[in-house]
Amino acid sequence: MTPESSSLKKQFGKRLQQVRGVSGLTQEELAEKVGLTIESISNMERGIHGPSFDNLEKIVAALNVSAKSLFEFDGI
Amino acid sequence: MTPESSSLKKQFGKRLQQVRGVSGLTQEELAEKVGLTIESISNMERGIHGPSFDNLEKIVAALNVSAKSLFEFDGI
DNA sequence: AGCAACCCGAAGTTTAGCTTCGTTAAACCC
DNA sequence: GGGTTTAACGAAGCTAAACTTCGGGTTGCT
Repeated sequence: MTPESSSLKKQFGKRLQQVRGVSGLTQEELAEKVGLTIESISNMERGIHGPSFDNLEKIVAALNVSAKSLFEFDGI
Repeated sequence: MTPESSSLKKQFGKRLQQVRGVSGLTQEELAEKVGLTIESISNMERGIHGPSFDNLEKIVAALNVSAKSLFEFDGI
Protein backbone atom coordinates (compact mmCIF):
# COMPACT_ATOMS: atom_id res chain seq x y z
CA MET A 1 0.00 0.00 0.00
CA THR A 2 3.06 2.21 0.17
CA PRO A 3 4.71 1.71 -3.19
CA GLU A 4 7.33 4.39 -2.59
CA SER A 5 9.36 3.48 0.46
CA SER A 6 8.68 6.21 2.96
CA SER A 7 11.37 8.84 3.34
CA LEU A 8 10.21 9.95 6.78
CA LYS A 9 11.17 6.59 8.22
CA LYS A 10 14.67 6.90 6.79
CA GLN A 11 15.11 10.43 8.02
CA PHE A 12 13.86 9.41 11.45
CA GLY A 13 16.16 6.38 11.45
CA LYS A 14 19.23 8.45 10.66
CA ARG A 15 18.29 10.95 13.31
CA LEU A 16 17.69 8.23 15.87
CA GLN A 17 21.12 6.79 15.15
CA GLN A 18 22.63 10.25 15.60
CA VAL A 19 20.95 10.92 18.91
CA ARG A 20 21.66 7.43 20.22
CA GLY A 21 25.32 7.90 19.28
CA VAL A 22 25.50 11.11 21.26
CA SER A 23 23.93 9.39 24.25
CA GLY A 24 26.63 6.73 24.15
CA LEU A 25 24.20 3.84 24.12
CA THR A 26 24.56 0.80 21.87
CA GLN A 27 21.59 -0.52 19.94
CA GLU A 28 21.39 -3.36 22.40
CA GLU A 29 21.40 -1.07 25.42
CA LEU A 30 18.70 1.12 23.93
CA ALA A 31 16.66 -1.94 23.00
CA GLU A 32 16.84 -3.21 26.56
CA LYS A 33 15.83 0.15 28.01
CA VAL A 34 12.88 0.46 25.64
CA GLY A 35 11.79 -3.15 25.90
CA LEU A 36 12.43 -4.10 22.28
CA THR A 37 14.89 -6.34 20.49
CA ILE A 38 18.10 -5.08 18.96
CA GLU A 39 16.81 -6.04 15.53
CA SER A 40 13.84 -3.77 15.97
CA ILE A 41 16.09 -0.83 16.84
CA SER A 42 18.30 -1.74 13.90
CA ASN A 43 15.30 -1.80 11.58
CA MET A 44 14.23 1.63 12.78
CA GLU A 45 17.65 3.15 12.22
CA ARG A 46 17.81 1.63 8.76
CA GLY A 47 14.39 3.03 7.88
CA ILE A 48 12.70 -0.34 7.52
CA HIS A 49 9.96 0.75 9.88
CA GLY A 50 9.26 3.42 12.45
CA PRO A 51 8.29 2.85 16.07
CA SER A 52 4.73 2.71 17.34
CA PHE A 53 3.64 5.76 19.28
CA ASP A 54 3.99 3.94 22.58
CA ASN A 55 7.52 2.87 21.73
CA LEU A 56 8.37 6.33 20.43
CA GLU A 57 7.51 7.62 23.87
CA LYS A 58 9.72 4.98 25.49
CA ILE A 59 12.62 5.78 23.16
CA VAL A 60 12.31 9.44 23.99
CA ALA A 61 12.42 8.59 27.69
CA ALA A 62 15.39 6.24 27.29
CA LEU A 63 17.43 8.80 25.37
CA ASN A 64 16.33 11.70 27.56
CA VAL A 65 15.36 13.86 24.63
CA SER A 66 12.17 15.42 23.32
CA ALA A 67 10.09 13.72 20.66
CA LYS A 68 10.46 16.87 18.63
CA SER A 69 14.24 16.52 18.60
CA LEU A 70 13.95 13.16 16.87
CA PHE A 71 12.23 14.92 13.97
CA GLU A 72 14.83 17.62 13.53
CA PHE A 73 16.49 16.47 10.35
CA ASP A 74 18.24 19.26 8.48
CA GLY A 75 20.01 21.90 10.47
CA ILE A 76 18.20 22.60 13.70
CA MET B 1 0.88 -3.83 27.63
CA THR B 2 0.77 -0.09 28.26
CA PRO B 3 -0.80 0.22 31.69
CA GLU B 4 -0.38 4.00 31.86
CA SER B 5 -2.24 5.62 28.99
CA SER B 6 0.38 7.36 26.93
CA SER B 7 0.64 11.11 27.28
CA LEU B 8 2.54 11.58 24.02
CA LYS B 9 -0.52 10.53 22.06
CA LYS B 10 -2.63 13.12 23.83
CA GLN B 11 -0.11 15.88 23.34
CA PHE B 12 0.22 14.96 19.68
CA GLY B 13 -3.56 14.86 19.31
CA LYS B 14 -4.01 18.32 20.76
CA ARG B 15 -1.26 19.64 18.54
CA LEU B 16 -2.75 18.01 15.46
CA GLN B 17 -6.09 19.61 16.22
CA GLN B 18 -4.38 22.98 16.57
CA VAL B 19 -2.51 22.73 13.30
CA ARG B 20 -5.50 21.39 11.42
CA GLY B 21 -7.56 24.28 12.76
CA VAL B 22 -5.05 26.77 11.45
CA SER B 23 -5.10 25.08 8.05
CA GLY B 24 -8.87 25.50 7.90
CA LEU B 25 -9.54 21.85 7.16
CA THR B 26 -12.30 19.84 8.81
CA GLN B 27 -11.57 16.36 10.19
CA GLU B 28 -13.40 14.93 7.22
CA GLU B 29 -11.38 16.94 4.70
CA LEU B 30 -8.11 15.95 6.33
CA ALA B 31 -9.23 12.33 6.46
CA GLU B 32 -10.00 12.37 2.76
CA LYS B 33 -6.66 13.95 1.90
CA VAL B 34 -4.75 11.45 4.00
CA GLY B 35 -6.79 8.44 2.96
CA LEU B 36 -8.23 7.65 6.37
CA THR B 37 -11.69 7.79 7.94
CA ILE B 38 -12.91 10.72 9.98
CA GLU B 39 -13.13 8.47 13.01
CA SER B 40 -9.43 7.72 12.74
CA ILE B 41 -8.56 11.41 12.66
CA SER B 42 -10.93 11.96 15.57
CA ASN B 43 -9.26 9.20 17.54
CA MET B 44 -5.84 10.73 16.91
CA GLU B 45 -6.91 14.16 18.07
CA ARG B 46 -8.48 12.67 21.19
CA GLY B 47 -5.30 10.75 21.98
CA ILE B 48 -6.84 7.32 21.55
CA HIS B 49 -4.04 6.36 19.23
CA GLY B 50 -1.33 7.97 17.14
CA PRO B 51 -0.84 7.57 13.40
CA SER B 52 1.41 5.01 11.81
CA PHE B 53 4.63 6.39 10.38
CA ASP B 54 3.30 6.17 6.85
CA ASN B 55 0.17 8.07 7.79
CA LEU B 56 2.16 10.59 9.80
CA GLU B 57 4.00 11.38 6.59
CA LYS B 58 0.71 11.76 4.71
CA ILE B 59 -0.72 14.02 7.41
CA VAL B 60 2.36 16.19 7.25
CA ALA B 61 1.95 16.47 3.48
CA ALA B 62 -1.78 17.22 3.71
CA LEU B 63 -1.27 19.99 6.26
CA ASN B 64 1.83 21.33 4.56
CA VAL B 65 3.85 21.35 7.76
CA SER B 66 6.95 19.61 9.04
CA ALA B 67 6.75 16.46 11.13
CA LYS B 68 8.74 18.31 13.76
CA SER B 69 6.06 20.98 14.05
CA LEU B 70 3.52 18.36 15.09
CA PHE B 71 5.70 17.57 18.10
CA GLU B 72 6.08 21.13 19.27
CA PHE B 73 3.87 21.10 22.31
CA ASP B 74 4.76 23.86 24.75
CA GLY B 75 5.68 27.19 23.25
CA ILE B 76 7.69 26.78 20.09
C1' DA C 1 41.78 -15.91 16.46
C1' DG C 2 38.17 -13.75 19.25
C1' DC C 3 34.88 -10.21 20.45
C1' DA C 4 31.84 -6.20 19.84
C1' DA C 5 28.71 -3.67 17.34
C1' DC C 6 26.01 -3.58 13.57
C1' DC C 7 23.98 -4.68 8.82
C1' DC C 8 20.76 -7.51 6.28
C1' DG C 9 17.07 -11.01 4.69
C1' DA C 10 13.18 -13.84 5.26
C1' DA C 11 9.45 -15.77 7.56
C1' DG C 12 6.47 -15.77 11.31
C1' DT C 13 3.70 -13.52 15.23
C1' DT C 14 1.41 -9.87 17.59
C1' DT C 15 -0.40 -5.49 18.45
C1' DA C 16 -2.13 -1.17 17.75
C1' DG C 17 -3.62 1.42 14.18
C1' DC C 18 -7.68 1.52 11.48
C1' DT C 19 -12.51 0.56 10.02
C1' DT C 20 -17.41 -0.04 10.48
C1' DC C 21 -21.23 0.09 12.92
C1' DG C 22 -24.19 3.33 15.94
C1' DT C 23 -25.30 7.10 19.31
C1' DT C 24 -24.96 11.73 21.19
C1' DA C 25 -24.43 16.68 21.25
C1' DA C 26 -23.37 21.39 20.22
C1' DA C 27 -23.66 25.08 16.97
C1' DC C 28 -25.31 26.99 13.06
C1' DC C 29 -28.83 27.83 9.46
C1' DC C 30 -33.93 28.00 7.52
C1' DG D 1 -39.53 23.34 15.24
C1' DG D 2 -36.67 20.79 11.62
C1' DG D 3 -32.31 20.30 9.04
C1' DT D 4 -27.35 20.41 8.38
C1' DT D 5 -22.61 20.42 9.84
C1' DT D 6 -18.98 19.26 12.77
C1' DA D 7 -17.12 16.46 16.02
C1' DA D 8 -17.15 13.44 20.47
C1' DC D 9 -17.61 8.80 21.93
C1' DG D 10 -18.11 3.34 22.47
C1' DA D 11 -17.69 -1.24 21.06
C1' DA D 12 -16.40 -4.84 18.16
C1' DG D 13 -13.90 -6.60 14.33
C1' DC D 14 -10.18 -6.35 10.74
C1' DT D 15 -5.69 -5.54 8.75
C1' DA D 16 -1.49 -3.51 8.03
C1' DA D 17 2.66 -2.52 10.15
C1' DA D 18 5.37 -3.10 14.00
C1' DC D 19 7.88 -6.53 16.23
C1' DT D 20 10.20 -11.11 16.93
C1' DT D 21 12.96 -15.03 15.84
C1' DC D 22 15.78 -17.44 13.07
C1' DG D 23 20.08 -17.17 10.25
C1' DG D 24 24.35 -15.28 7.97
C1' DG D 25 27.66 -11.47 6.88
C1' DT D 26 30.76 -7.34 7.64
C1' DT D 27 33.85 -4.21 9.89
C1' DG D 28 37.07 -2.98 13.29
C1' DC D 29 39.68 -3.67 17.25
C1' DT D 30 42.90 -6.35 20.45
